[in-house]
Amino acid sequence: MQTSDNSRHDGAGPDPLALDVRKSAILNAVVTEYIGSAQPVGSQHVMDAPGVSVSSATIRADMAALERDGYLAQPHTSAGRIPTDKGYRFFVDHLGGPGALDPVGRQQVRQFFDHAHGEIELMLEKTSGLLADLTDCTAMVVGPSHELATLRSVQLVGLGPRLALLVVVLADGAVQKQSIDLAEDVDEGRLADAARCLAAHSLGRALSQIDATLVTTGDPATDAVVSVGVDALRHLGSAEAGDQLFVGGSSHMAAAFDAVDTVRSVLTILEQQLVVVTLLRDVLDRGLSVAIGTEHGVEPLASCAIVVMPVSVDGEVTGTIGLLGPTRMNYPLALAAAQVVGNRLGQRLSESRR
Amino acid sequence: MQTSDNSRHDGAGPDPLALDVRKSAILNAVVTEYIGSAQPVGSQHVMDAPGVSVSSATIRADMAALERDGYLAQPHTSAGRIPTDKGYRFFVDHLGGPGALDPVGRQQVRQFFDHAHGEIELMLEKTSGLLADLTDCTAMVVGPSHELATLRSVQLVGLGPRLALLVVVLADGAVQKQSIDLAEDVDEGRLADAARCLAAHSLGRALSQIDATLVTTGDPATDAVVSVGVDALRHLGSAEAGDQLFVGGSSHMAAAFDAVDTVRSVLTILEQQLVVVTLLRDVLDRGLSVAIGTEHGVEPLASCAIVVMPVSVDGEVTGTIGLLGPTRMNYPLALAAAQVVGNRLGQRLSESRR
DNA sequence: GTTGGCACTCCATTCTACTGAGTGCTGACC
DNA sequence: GGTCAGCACTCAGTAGAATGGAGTGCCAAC
Repeated sequence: MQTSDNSRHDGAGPDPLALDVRKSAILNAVVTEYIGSAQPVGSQHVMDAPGVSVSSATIRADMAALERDGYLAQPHTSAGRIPTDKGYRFFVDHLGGPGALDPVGRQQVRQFFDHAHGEIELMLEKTSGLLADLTDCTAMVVGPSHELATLRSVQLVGLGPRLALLVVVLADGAVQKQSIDLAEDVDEGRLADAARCLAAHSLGRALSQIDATLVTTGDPATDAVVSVGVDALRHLGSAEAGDQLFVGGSSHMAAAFDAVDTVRSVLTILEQQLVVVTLLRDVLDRGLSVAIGTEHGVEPLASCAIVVMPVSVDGEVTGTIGLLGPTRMNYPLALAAAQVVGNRLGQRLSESRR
Repeated sequence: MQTSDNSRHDGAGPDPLALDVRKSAILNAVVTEYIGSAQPVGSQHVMDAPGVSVSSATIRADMAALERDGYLAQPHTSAGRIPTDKGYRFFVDHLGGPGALDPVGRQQVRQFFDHAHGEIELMLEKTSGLLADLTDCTAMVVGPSHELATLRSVQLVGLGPRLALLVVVLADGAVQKQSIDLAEDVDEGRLADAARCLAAHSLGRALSQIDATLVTTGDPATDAVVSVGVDALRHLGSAEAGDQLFVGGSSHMAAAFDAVDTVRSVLTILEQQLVVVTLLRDVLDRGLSVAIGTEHGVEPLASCAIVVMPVSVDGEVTGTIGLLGPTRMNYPLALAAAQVVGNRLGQRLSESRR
């Protein structure tokens, strides 16, 4: 855990390497408390926290300093403090500890993956449900792209006079299809010929490795079919066709906010698959595992935080899992859950690939 | 429109055939107004409504009667009236008129289906989005069951030493898969043999027509594979594997209620595919096209209404579309939208079947 | 049967006062 | 110089009282 490398992208405070130890403890206490209670935290409460053994007056002085430096904010005078995005960021980067699933959760994960079987889509969907249950967040699972999986079967099935279906089976068990419009009527025999030719051209290779070199069978009409077939294959290999998004536990967003407007705007975002997938990829590309508040660019999610975790299949990062919650989400838990589930999912997918 | 046959399942009022014409007009006005404003409607406002040309005092008397008969309710004395479930029911059955999409909406539908193409799942998903947009409700689309589509292709693809994938292509373009655990190692040749045998046994029939009769190839090891293959086919044909649910516009539920708890519980229901599918089927089976409030048995949805519409493919009812909104949803619009979209979707699917 | 008039109800809003959690400051202490 | 107790102050939240107004039910008259 502890993504100790990222952050430090804003040169705001005069402190490149953080807070003195007591201020850290106080910030830690405020964040932890606020995550639990969703109520502004006063100096009185912080006194009880471990690692802080000074009077409330001293704590107040430190909290004022933390506010000056942008780690804390006050909803109004005479209220307690709540963490700012910067405060959460520091918490995630330097405090908060590794975090771990409770035994029940760990048991749940183990059980899930022991019994997980069947089609990959179903498993990914259920994984999103599992993650959501574990963390009380909304979980997003982007299926591994199949660019690297090798082709195990290529088939052309005629559906209508000029309509055929290209059906591809990949080594990881994914089945993809693409309907093909044919320029002229093609009978079953010719389709079969074309399919055989396509198979010879592509079997054992990954979808992304299919090149556009001409393949000829000697028969021009069959060649035409093969040609559109190759195009279809390459289309399947392209990114746009691949990403499947599974969202689980969106109801948790309704529990996280009490402003119904916020809920609506967050749900609206979640309905836009492309936005979500892009968002996750973006955060990952920037080397972050957590994006808090406005750190990701999506305004409607300004009061949310995102935890992302890559899913590696055979050492290659292909899938992504993400957790979406309010900025006052339980980061250590979310990170732990995402990591555990991400790892196990990756293992699982690696196994079924070979 | 106008499902003038259902209802009359509770013998509450002494009126088997309803309200005198003015009371109907008043009820109509109250419902219409309340759907628009979400505010209790007073006698003063009803005066302006068409078909009602009496004084507010008379209207008050009628409204009192309507309340006595259970069509209206009063949040408190000295407030206006709001419709009860029974009031909505009467509105839907006898008032409200046919309802129609506005030109913009109709244009949207036309454009959608003119440009709809590609894989069926994608189309259904987008259809749910369309419906949600048109009606400001949450749309549910249950994909047509493939029980009736005939098999066009059956294939077995080896994925691992004892793992194979059964891939089935149906005449409607659906591709289904089912992983198969084999008792012992089976080489590609034997898989191909078994697949050929399965094909001979099942091609041209519908999934639901696959019977369990023994098929023999002469080779016991191959027969074993065929046997699990037949089981897998029959499993695909069974209801449990078939229903795909697409939910669109769940964010509209957050806009419909201002109690965040309600939103959460509704979303929780929507996450349970099985519950939703069962609910829709249930309402449809009871011959209703609208289920209001507690008419369906799902308590968390007591403040919601559901509009369902069957989707007929080649005259056979196979799919379902549903709209979920608050009980004060715009029924005429929802019914119109569901009918138009349902029809066009059915047509579309029928076309691509042959 | 319908209507205008009238007394009544009660939610919603506003205002006030009050409480209490929490702060910032200051002067004393170690 | 950092720490701490004490104190004055602030201000959201709550409760209670007053007000306004939308709406009702009833009744006598048409």
